[in-house]
Amino acid sequence: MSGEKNEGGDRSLAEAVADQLREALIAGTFSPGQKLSEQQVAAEYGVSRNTLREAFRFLTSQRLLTYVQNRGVFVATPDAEAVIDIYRVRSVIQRGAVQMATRGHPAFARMHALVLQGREYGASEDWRRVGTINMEFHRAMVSLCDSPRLSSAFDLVLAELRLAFGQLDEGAHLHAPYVSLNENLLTAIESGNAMDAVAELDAYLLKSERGVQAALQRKLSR
Amino acid sequence: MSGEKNEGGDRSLAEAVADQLREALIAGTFSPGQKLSEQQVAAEYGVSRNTLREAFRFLTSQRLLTYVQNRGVFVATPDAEAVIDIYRVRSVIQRGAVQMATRGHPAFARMHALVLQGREYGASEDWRRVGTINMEFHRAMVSLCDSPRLSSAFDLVLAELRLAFGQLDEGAHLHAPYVSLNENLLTAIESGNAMDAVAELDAYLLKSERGVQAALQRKLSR
DNA sequence: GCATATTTGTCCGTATGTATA
DNA sequence: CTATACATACGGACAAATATG
Repeated sequence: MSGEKNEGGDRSLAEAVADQLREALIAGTFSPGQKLSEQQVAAEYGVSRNTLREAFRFLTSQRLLTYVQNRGVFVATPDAEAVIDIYRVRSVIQRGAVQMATRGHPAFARMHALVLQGREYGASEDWRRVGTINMEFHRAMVSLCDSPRLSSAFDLVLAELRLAFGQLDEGAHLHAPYVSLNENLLTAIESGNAMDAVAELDAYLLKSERGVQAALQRKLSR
Repeated sequence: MSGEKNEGGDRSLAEAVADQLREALIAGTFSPGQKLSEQQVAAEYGVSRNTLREAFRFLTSQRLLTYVQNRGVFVATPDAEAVIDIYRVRSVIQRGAVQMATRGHPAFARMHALVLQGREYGASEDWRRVGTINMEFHRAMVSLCDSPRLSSAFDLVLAELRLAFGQLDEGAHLHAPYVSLNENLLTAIESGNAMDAVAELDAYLLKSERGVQAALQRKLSR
């Protein structure tokens, strides 16, 4: 008995559709730059164009879709410049997180659990889940700030980054080598030595960004 | 021929309405927590309910309006907790900005010009303009990062803060004492000594936040 | 607690302008 | 250049939820 409409629960239909569309976008269901026809997508999700347009507005403000006047919406295609900018934001926000970290914060427990899970999934070579765990680890790190606004800003760039991953063929196993880096990062933060933690963070981000940029180049030159 | 509709230019009508509404919200036209009726506001702006709802979605995602299921939208009322969070975000982002600042960046010229303008308006006791200049100064500071995403994240919390200002009776002259602080901050950043600059930034933010919180308390206890 | 009026949530039909084949 | 397709925006309609007396 799969509910066809409003499976989201008590959210508005527009938000539910936006959530479903976001998942589809991140999963790489659509090709980058693809045009999303209002009529077609509305029919596909069984909602009216008005409702769909509300959902489109939502996703556009999150940079997952791009609006072109009188032409409609298109799947965003993060390019090299976008990736640079995303990692610039990550650097600023996550540096703030490691410096603001307080001993005994509940987020540490979650980060430890995620490191363990990441190792497990890594052992079974389930790279998709490893990627998800990796994202969650860094979200937990930002939650050290106890700042809803900082967390949602971080979620924004992370969603955009996941969109980029979804558009890369082998996006999932890009996360593979970073499981142990996260572990080092976690111990550095918990040690309380801010300098070490920032250095470890910079190393992670630099390596991660290089991996993404390289994959992006491989895709473009093909 | 003066275009009667879409005076905003080439943006969509929903975005134009959202911009107008944002200005009205920031100017304190509505009372905090006030309910915005779809019918009423749509009639007031001469747009259909569907178009207005798109604009509402936009402003809701910017935290200027609050959505309540089946009850409609209300003017957001930033409370003490929100102000704390906003300044936490400012601290993280602006620390990033002063540390990322590179010598000779064009933003410095703009910041100098804004300091001068601020002094002028301060001399003529035009506190409203002083407030605007102050905001622009800090936006220019963040633009030192050359990061569109960081700038738009900053714009978001700044808009929310301006909404809070608009809801305070004497919001405008809250900015008065900070003209000279901005000047000190600017010279500290340009000196290249990151430690000094961060210290100066912290001093500014602490003082500014205290001013806002105090005004907020005065308003609540009245 | 109930009946009624209001408002939101959603959809449809349609007219107009814009871009593209 | 014309024609087609589509986005834009409007107004009306109705069910469901909420507020009001």
